[in-house]
Amino acid sequence: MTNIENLDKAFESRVRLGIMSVLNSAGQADFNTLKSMLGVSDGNLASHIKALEKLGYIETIKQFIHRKPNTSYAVTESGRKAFSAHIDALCSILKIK
Amino acid sequence: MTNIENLDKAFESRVRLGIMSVLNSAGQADFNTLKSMLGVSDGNLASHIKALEKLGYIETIKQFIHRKPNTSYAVTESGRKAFSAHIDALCSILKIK
DNA sequence: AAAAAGTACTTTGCGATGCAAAGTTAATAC
DNA sequence: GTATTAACTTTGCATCGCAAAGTACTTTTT
Repeated sequence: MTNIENLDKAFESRVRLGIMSVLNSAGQADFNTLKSMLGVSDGNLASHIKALEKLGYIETIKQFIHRKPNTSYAVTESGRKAFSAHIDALCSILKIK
Repeated sequence: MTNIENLDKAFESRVRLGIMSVLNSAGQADFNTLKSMLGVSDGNLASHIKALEKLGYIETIKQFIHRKPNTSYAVTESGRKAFSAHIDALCSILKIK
């Protein structure tokens, strides 16, 4: 089947797909790690993070490490499900796996 | 690796991804088949086709069938390569296959 | 012959998106 | 108190996606 409707609009952006992929496999990652892994500007990253957070797909973990502020992000349960469903849809469309 | 740069911008749109997927597995498909398989309006489909054609990823085959005009599309060699590279990039990012 | 319908577009208009660049806030270091 | 770092937010602009309407050509119907 070619059901492109099952693709999640939230993951059509390469940056948001990348964020989810990193967080999903690493468990969590902080702002600067994401920034350098994805090669995007801080403003751009922040806006994509905000979009994913607004959808409830990721959550923010703020803390201080060595007296410096550190913001980490992790995928929520709902985010994990949505991401997994998106990958399933992709695989079905692209006939992989 | 999380190299989102290897993703092809042309295939970030669900419609263009769908077009490529259908053409890639069916060999070729005509306008109305694509339209109904993807569930998009004719204007929308035409514009996405135009974009893929402009990139040299698909080619147009115009003919008459039962005295009716029929336009079919097929993936070009360069389109096949680009699509395959995009899928590889996706698989690498999503860690599938 | 005129009207209607089908195919494949193109054009228009508009709201949403993506991104760079600049500005902001708050804590820390010197 | 000045500078630096972290993490954003805001601004501005160019691009995108899409619906809706318009177009051109042909065939079918009346």
